[in-house]
Amino acid sequence: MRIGDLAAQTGVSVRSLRYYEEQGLLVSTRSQSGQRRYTDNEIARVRFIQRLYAAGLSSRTIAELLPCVDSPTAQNADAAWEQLHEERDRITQRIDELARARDALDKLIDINREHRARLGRHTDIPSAASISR
Amino acid sequence: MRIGDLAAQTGVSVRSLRYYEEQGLLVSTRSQSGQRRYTDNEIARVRFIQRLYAAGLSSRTIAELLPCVDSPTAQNADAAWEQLHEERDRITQRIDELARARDALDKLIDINREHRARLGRHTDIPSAASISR
DNA sequence: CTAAGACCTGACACTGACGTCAGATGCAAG
DNA sequence: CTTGCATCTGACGTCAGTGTCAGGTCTTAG
Repeated sequence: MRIGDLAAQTGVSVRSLRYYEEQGLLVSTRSQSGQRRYTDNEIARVRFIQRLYAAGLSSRTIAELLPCVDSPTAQNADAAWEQLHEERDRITQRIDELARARDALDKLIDINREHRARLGRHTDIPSAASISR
Repeated sequence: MRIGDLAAQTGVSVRSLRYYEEQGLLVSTRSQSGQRRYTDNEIARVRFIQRLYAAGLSSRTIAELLPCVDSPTAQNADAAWEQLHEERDRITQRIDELARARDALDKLIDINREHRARLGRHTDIPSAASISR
């Protein structure tokens, strides 16, 4: 599998894939001419990396975590343990933060709805309270 | 109130306050010498801005939303209505994304715990399942 | 064989919310 | 008055992930 194929499969740009390799998140074998070759395993790996990126982990953090996934040993298992929990807590904290921000936005929406009502607007969009959490 | 006081009250750097003004998020009266003066109202305003930043809104988006908060009129109420909902949906989407990422991390934590168990580690940190969502 | 397109490395550009520095001015205390 | 800290403007630096370009090589279809 060549880099363009992997990019197509994962929806990640070729540039990003090369960047991931540069950061030590991804490995590739090379053909004689130096072109990167990947196996199907890398598809899941790239998706996994993307998921961690989406969680706000930096490439450095991901790079520290991945060895534990790849070949868990006593050392990196211990080292990863704390970090995994740290990152998990960070995500939970971030979710709470976003929920609070959403509440603030809901207040704005309420205020706005009242204004619109006073101005004779018809609310044809579901009310804030009815939107799924 | 001078800019340093506002910074102290809100925990936001002086630099950021000037940046907010530059972006049209914050206004200040000026003394004859040109120094910024704020009222107590700005404290809440800055905290509110921070909250929207925390929600991932850009300064441009915030700048578009704030007029509706300050002096709601028919025009900006209508304009803000859709955007408010868009941003709310974005936040909800982001929260879901983070929750999925956290699930992925939980899987890693489980794998890690098993390895540690096999290696005779004692799990003295609450298990992933017991951590509050 | 040849042309087109994929790939290579290396480098610079960009975004956004700031940090930081320089050089000048303001202001309050001793 | 002076000393020292706060403030001013303007400009450049940062970070991280990615876009993009240049100039060259590889591969594959016709």
